[in-house]
Amino acid sequence: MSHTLGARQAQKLKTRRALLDAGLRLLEDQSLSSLGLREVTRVVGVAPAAFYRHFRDMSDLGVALVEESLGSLHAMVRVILAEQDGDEGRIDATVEAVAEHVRRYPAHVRFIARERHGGVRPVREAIAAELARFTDEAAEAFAPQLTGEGWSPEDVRMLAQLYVDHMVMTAAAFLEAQTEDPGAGDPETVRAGDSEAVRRVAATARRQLLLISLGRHHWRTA
Amino acid sequence: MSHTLGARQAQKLKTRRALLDAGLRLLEDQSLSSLGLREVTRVVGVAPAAFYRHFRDMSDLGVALVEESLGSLHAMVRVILAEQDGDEGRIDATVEAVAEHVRRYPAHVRFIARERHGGVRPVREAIAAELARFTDEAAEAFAPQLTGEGWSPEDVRMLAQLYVDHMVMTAAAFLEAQTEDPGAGDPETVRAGDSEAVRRVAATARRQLLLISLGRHHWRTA
DNA sequence: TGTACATCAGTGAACGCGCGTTCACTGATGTAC
DNA sequence: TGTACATCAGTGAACGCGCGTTCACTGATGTAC
Repeated sequence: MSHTLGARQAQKLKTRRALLDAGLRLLEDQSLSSLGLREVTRVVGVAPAAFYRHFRDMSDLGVALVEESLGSLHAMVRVILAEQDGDEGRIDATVEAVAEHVRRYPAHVRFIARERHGGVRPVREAIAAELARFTDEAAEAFAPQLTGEGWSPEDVRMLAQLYVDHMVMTAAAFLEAQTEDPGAGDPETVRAGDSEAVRRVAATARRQLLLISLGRHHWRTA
Repeated sequence: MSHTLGARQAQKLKTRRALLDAGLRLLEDQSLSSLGLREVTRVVGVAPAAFYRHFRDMSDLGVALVEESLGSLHAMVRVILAEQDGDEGRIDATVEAVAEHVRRYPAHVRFIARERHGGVRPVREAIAAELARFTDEAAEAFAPQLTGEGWSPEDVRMLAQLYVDHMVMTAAAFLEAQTEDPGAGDPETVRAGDSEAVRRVAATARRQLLLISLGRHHWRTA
């Protein structure tokens, strides 16, 4: 039974999870470079020194959070890329998927937006590397069709990057809209009634994607 | 001679400048929420308590930096909007203006990118308000032509926002490319020889703008 | 199954340190006459 | 121009506090036989 974790290792993982969760929660109101080790352990209810059994320092914890946060986003991106509808349907599905993701993992999204250009280099680099992988994946997904239409690999990548950047931008905008909103309704479930601000962000994102889509269709044929 | 500053007020302004400059410099390697008051006064060479003669706290200094940083960007945006070339020329000029701005004020650009989603609310809000003004200005500049082509005001604004967001994104990308670059040549002057990374960012930004421009032309007529 | 020893996640006390803020002060600059 | 008083940018000492890190430790879990 090598797959059954011993009680010791299971407990260790539980504490690690608690540290990550506490960190993520505390990072909603501050940035990583000002988050204290004692602050995190205090929330979890362990001694400060226990922290070192799991992470070398806060930036190490930050990198672990990047993997978590972008892991969930990555799953979403793959779903979007698999969509095969026409332009309009694909765009609506994309925007709704982003909105849903922000509703479900607001802390993850905030963390990424905040630390993408934040003050902790290893974390910045981890985010950049992961986003570059997103771009690669998007480019790969577009390549078959676009190459057939005469696109160069560089142009395919440039388009993929525009989409990825736009997605991150849109996620940040959703988060802001959702946060400034009083926020009736429980946050765990899909909300039938988004706030006015959220709906405005969605509408803008959709039209921007539509415009980009138009540009894409006329790229080589124009 | 009411316009001549007294020696006292002149000295005060000089110290204030020194505090802002020291803050901006220190913020290249960390974010505002972890920047210490004593750190800043130490660099300037004044007693910690002197800080309070100029700012209530660090977030107050941060807001002052936002005004400075986006003030210089604002000037650049106005120049770009005044450009009247055709699509290609306008795009080249825009990208070059952004590149030049990043070369000249790298610390300003880094500060804005970092604190736009950073951990200090008043600073985030100041940045958001100023970027919204950029968008308004861009929308106003586009309105005459686009309205004539049948664009709704909402769509004009959606396009303006796409441009502003793209500009901020491009500036951050230039900064990153410029920073990872060894950086031969003095940073104060226009550099004839940008690094490979910088040239790649410029090329991508130009093609993205061209694609957006194509989408714009086919928005209503398609 | 039972026993003896090894492992190691978490403890709790201690450390030196730099932090933000306060306060009464100093002395150059400014103002009124 | 000279004098007497007011202003106020910057000082320097003091404070209490929470920080990150270290260390020898404890005791439950794991392992070997």
